[in-house]
Amino acid sequence: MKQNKSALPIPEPTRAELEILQVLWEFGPSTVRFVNDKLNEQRDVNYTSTLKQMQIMAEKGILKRDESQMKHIYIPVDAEQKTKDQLLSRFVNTLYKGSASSLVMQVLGNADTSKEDLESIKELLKKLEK
Amino acid sequence: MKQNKSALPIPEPTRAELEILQVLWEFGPSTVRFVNDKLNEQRDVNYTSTLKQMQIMAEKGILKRDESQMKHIYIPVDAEQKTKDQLLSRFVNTLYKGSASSLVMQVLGNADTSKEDLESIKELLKKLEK
DNA sequence: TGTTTCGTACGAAAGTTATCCTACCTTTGA
DNA sequence: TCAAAGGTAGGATAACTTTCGTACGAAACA
Repeated sequence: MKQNKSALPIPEPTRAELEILQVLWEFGPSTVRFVNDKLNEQRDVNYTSTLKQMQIMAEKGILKRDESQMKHIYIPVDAEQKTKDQLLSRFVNTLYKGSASSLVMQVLGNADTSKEDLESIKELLKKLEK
Repeated sequence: MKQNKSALPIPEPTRAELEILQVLWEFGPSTVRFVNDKLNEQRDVNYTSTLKQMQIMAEKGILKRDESQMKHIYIPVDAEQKTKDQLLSRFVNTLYKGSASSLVMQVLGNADTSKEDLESIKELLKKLEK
């Protein structure tokens, strides 16, 4: 069953875009200056690079912005949860053939998963039982 | 705490590379022809494109190849599980601040997660209780 | 008021990814 | 045996991503 034989679906935030979204999700609508400062807590990046990225994201429709002030305020168009849902779906489809249980199974067996996390997950499932 | 201030870590299979790995994981060591045929069951892709990709992957050390025959046989260097572990870790770190339980929580609440999957996960956790 | 600081806009450039054309070699079989 | 089929190698290219230099306007303030 051949479908979508033309091109790969690529409606996905790039790596740099995701970094910016993280900041906006955590701290809410922000200026470029603020976002850039946050990014620079983790890696070197020029102010104008961040500016350009956020401008492009606005063009793409990933961000909207309030230009009423000189310092523009950028806001994610889609909610954090919605974007993460999309990314998660893609991830599960790509790596686990769409089987969420396969993914969870791997999480449980993953060495990087802490005991605290495992406990949390068990708690979570117990509650789900109800 | 600033660390790795220079560049982004990018030791990650690209989208096209992942497609190829999927085939090799599922069917074992294969020729370019075989992989390309499989890819073409889902989308149009030229033989030489697949060839080039796999050559690059071999250069990068993602694949190794057996050149003893004219039709080279390509084999993933890392096991499927290892690669998926790395991708999963990155995914969790990037989107869920490293909290695996957050990820699982979202999986459970995700609309795309089927009831069958939810049942499987519950079963899984029951077994883990033991 | 003029200079410094801080902001946006624009464009160039470099790096990466993905694709495919062309050349050329080996095998196959009519 | 020689033409066709099928293989690899390498380079060109286009699109995308990421980064940053330069220009210039607004605001702050000495």
